[in-house]
Amino acid sequence: MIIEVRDDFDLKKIQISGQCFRVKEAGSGIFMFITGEHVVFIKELGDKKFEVSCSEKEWEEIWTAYFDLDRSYEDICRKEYGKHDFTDKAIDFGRGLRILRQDKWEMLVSFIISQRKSIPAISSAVEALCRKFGSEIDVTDVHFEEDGEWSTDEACKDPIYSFPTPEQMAGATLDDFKECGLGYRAPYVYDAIRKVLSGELDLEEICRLDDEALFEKLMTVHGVGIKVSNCVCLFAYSRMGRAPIDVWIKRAIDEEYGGVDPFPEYGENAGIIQQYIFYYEKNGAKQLLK
DNA sequence: CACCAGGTATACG
DNA sequence: CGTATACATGGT
Repeated sequence: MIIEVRDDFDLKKIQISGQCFRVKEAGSGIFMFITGEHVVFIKELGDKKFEVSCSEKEWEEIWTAYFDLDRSYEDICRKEYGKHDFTDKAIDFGRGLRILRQDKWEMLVSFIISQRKSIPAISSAVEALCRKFGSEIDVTDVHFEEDGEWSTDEACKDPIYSFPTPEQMAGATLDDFKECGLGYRAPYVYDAIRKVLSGELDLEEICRLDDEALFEKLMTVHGVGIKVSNCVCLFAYSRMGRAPIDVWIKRAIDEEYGGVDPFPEYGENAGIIQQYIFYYEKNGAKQLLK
């Protein structure tokens, strides 16, 4: 199916934005996304047009929300433009980024794992969990309309696994988690599993909490601190006012904003602005000098 | 082969 | 309450 996306939408930038750890480029300009038991391949056709491998129904029910397509990032950038020179540069550089609305459990576990790990290391740990505990996703129905020069078969030669549910991870041993490279974070993940399975933490129910209460509730999990909780708020619960501050953002604040946290000024869009700044710090001009 | 990675819990003062 | 420190592994 061919779709048109009027708003900013750059799949490559989203892939390397550090908010998602399982997105793959399957051939040039073709990206694979996974959420729950769903997989989609998206081919960039240019001129704001994309070919997607799913049905119109699935696109509307699953992927529109996933890609946050009902929000205008163009409008938000225009609104926030002009407050800080460095932010403006970051917006220019990162145009096309979006904040994905990803699976809550997957984000919680992924960002628990993320602490003191490089992004490639996070990706391989998450992938290892999926291989070991996830279920294989049936991709026989996944295809593009014209099966011409490129077929999804070649990207699907390796089986694709869903991110494991708490139930699927419940039986894991410490050795299992070690094999997945979780290291000292394994007990943290156990605590998250225990709290969710016992009902002490209901990841769907807490949607109704306001930002601050949600943030606090997520921090009751062992291994979830301020930064990880904010990442889950932003990347799973679409709380765009939350701006996670990690080493990259801290460096930007120190070097580019005179040590003054600029995010309060961006209010309900702070998290979105944070994403442009993170992306610019990590992939922008500074990095090219190295 | 060192070095560091989208931090946090814990132990101090 | 604010600050120093240990922490398991993998990627570069």
